[in-house]
Amino acid sequence: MNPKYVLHRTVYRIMHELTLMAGQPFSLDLTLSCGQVFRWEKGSDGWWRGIVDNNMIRIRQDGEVLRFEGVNRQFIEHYFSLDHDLRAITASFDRDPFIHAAVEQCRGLRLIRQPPWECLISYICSTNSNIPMIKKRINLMAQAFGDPIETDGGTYYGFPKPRSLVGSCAAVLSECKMGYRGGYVKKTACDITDEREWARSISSLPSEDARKTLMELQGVGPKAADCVLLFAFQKYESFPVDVWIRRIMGKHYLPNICGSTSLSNREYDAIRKFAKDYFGTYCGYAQEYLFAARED
DNA sequence: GACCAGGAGAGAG
DNA sequence: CTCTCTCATGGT
Repeated sequence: MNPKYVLHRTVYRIMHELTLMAGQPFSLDLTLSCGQVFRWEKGSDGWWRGIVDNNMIRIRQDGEVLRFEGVNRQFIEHYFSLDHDLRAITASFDRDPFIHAAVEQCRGLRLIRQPPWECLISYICSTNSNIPMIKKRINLMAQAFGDPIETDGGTYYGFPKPRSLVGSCAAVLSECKMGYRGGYVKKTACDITDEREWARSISSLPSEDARKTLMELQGVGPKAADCVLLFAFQKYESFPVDVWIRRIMGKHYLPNICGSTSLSNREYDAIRKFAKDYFGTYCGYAQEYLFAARED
């Protein structure tokens, strides 16, 4: 065998180690399994494997120590929001027994800083679906349109760039089990040819303006826009309302507002307004604790 | 088959 | 502006 070929194919990966700061809780399991990201899986060996943009990352937690490869230390600290004072954040909305129980149950859950383009398309793919289906869809789309990433553990696929999705035909997208969302993805890819410039323009806007601008994209309604603002643009006052959050809010906070029919825009706004007033500027964090602690 | 899932667009009123 | 109907897909 040609040694040069082997060298080219074998990606040199450095194992990094990071010790968490005392008093700043972090749970890798809760953070990756709570449903905010869709491209991570935990192996039976205790290692999480995930693809973020065009990076294949392996990471595990042993107590206060994180071991990882595929990206550097700064990436991990930023991606998992290890710079957040989590105790101060949860304390800011820990104001009744119900949310307190969710905070206790999900101690160490942190919001991830997702790449904006990837987050946007992921949540366009998420509408009216359950989490396993969303994961399947996104992985099929990455296999069909993403850049291959060669590792010693096999071939993975990066998240598709806008250009790759623009050239896609409807038949291929339908093979990705996209359903009616395929057209939304393609249209959005056509509108956002430069993902970095698009992200810059959104992040330069005040939250409500950014929200309205996001909702001009095909397939992006109030829920998807709020998820993108919260997960990709660090707008922690966003409060995405899905069927689960609506149920929880109806049962524990707004019994006279939350109905049982389909969620109207008016009710959506009433819920998120209450949440912002009640939980405060970090209500998006509160939302994630409520969602993670939900009982199916 | 009905019903549901991290909903949103189109059309009617 | 607000309500209702419809939209693929897979799992229960």
